[in-house]
Amino acid sequence: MDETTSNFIHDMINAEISAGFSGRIHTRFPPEPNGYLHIGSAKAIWINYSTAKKYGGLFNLRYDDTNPVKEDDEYVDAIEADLRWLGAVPDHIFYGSDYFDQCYEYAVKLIRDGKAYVCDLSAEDMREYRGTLTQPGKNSPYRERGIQENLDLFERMKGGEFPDGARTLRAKIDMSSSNLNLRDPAIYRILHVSHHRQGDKWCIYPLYDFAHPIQDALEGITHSLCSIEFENHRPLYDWVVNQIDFEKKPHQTEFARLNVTYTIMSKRYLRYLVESGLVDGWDDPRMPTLCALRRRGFTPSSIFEFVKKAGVSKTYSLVDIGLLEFCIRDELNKTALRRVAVTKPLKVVLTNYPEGQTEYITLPNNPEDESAGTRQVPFSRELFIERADFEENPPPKYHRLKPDGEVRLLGTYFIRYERAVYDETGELSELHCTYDPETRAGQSPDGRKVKGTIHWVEVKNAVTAQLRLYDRLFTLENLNDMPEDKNFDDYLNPASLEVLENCKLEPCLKDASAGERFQFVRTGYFCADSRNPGVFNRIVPLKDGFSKQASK
RNA sequence: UGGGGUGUAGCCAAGUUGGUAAGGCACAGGACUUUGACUCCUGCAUUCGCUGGUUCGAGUCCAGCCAUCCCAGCCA
Repeated sequence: MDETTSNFIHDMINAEISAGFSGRIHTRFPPEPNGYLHIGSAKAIWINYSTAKKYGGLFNLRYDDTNPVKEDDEYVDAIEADLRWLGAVPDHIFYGSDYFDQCYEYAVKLIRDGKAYVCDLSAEDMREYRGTLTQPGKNSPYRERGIQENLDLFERMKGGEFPDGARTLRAKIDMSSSNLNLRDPAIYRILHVSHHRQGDKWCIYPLYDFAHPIQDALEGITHSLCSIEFENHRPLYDWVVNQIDFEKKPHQTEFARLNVTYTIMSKRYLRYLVESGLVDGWDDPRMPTLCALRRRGFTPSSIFEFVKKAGVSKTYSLVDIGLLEFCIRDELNKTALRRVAVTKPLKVVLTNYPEGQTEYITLPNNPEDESAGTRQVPFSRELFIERADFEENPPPKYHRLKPDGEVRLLGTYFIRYERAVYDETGELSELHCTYDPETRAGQSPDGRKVKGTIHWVEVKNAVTAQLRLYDRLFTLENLNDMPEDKNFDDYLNPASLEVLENCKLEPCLKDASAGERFQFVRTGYFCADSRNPGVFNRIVPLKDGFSKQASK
């Protein structure tokens, strides 16, 4: 992975270094284990990981698991697996919940310092006391409770004496602040719920705004890089860091999150897709999750390349999914082995080719890369070609097979149209052609040229497989455009998956192992599915030059 | 309507102390081609949300305005 790129965060760090900062840069990726990582997560991972590496620093994975009602071990395992797959291997793995003891101690310190108090207001009352965007809040009647009473109450909260929601611990800041996050935010709440790691040890849990800066400070994080919706929380982050007075104070910097056209990025909706059965699971290749992209055949490097090219800034942006497609094509064009797959077969009989004879044609595995070598593919009297490569009434500039036309079979002979054969229903059933034995090398000794080259698979040895053509998972241009009262289902494109049965593949594909990627010549990039033998997922189609040329 | 962000081409995005608009994607021409792919050339903002101001000179400084995003969870 290359860490040579630069952005405003690096500029900031460079400035800090010239101003005298000499410590080790330390970043972290802090997902809440409440869902699977997606392409948007990859941006946060990339920024935190590459920044640490660029400066020779450290990168932590920290599960931000302070809310036991939403979190689960299933997600913990998946997150780590995805991170490792991406290659952003963390230097340390921590759990926010492992700091619950310290959080508690710091909360007690805050109480002793008169900076926090136990509040008996209900959730509804607290909301009312908070005021609105334009009106200041008013102080809680419990705000001036004595320190001893607060200490006693907080300990009894911890001891399980009170039911959920009965009391909270609040930071004593400023109920009239124009930043609502500073209007005496709750920092601890009562929750009699067992935690995925802590079990029933706790019945009070710290809230994000209190726990996060503590976690960062305890781990020695220097740069807490997060997405921009936390910008309003930074004053509170700093407040906590300063009140506790950590020796080394971490600093938060925000960047814009990644949005991609046609792509759902909300965990809430992704979970809905899984739970409603609209997709097969978190790794359904139509999903924008990392495990789905992996199953579909995307590479980690293409995903990071995409994130890099999309850039890092604070501007709201909606990046074209075409950029991701470009990144994976660009990489696979250099690395993927070329193979032949006929998606909609049409049988061709070479009437002048000896019956029972088979010869072997040598094809390059990758014309872009000689070191990829060659392979032998069988050739005989009956072949499959792409149905779309024959046109009885060809449009202008049609280069493929047409009545009385001649084309080259990829890597070998020229063949000439002789006649079309129809079945009893009038459907085209096969083509009879003749081949020119002099053109085995794909060139004619008499110098005659052929405009089209089409791909083919020999009938006898062809492997039958299923090709799955995934399209983008559609919503409107942006899910944010969806009105509140609209049904989410209406925004999904039901045609987002096309399954092609009975595709004919060249023989060596019989042994394709799960996860192997190929370029099916003139068709697209495909990946052997990790769950179903004989199924290939289309990662991305090749660019279509036909329509472009035809329209000229 | 309070506060905090952000506004440079269709989509992203560089633009250090003011000196005369990088790059990528997309798109459009052309060359090449035993994948109509790839590759290779070429083109693509007299203009930086708008309006004024300062200046010999402003995307960069100043003022005002407009647009848009975030915040009223005991979620993260």
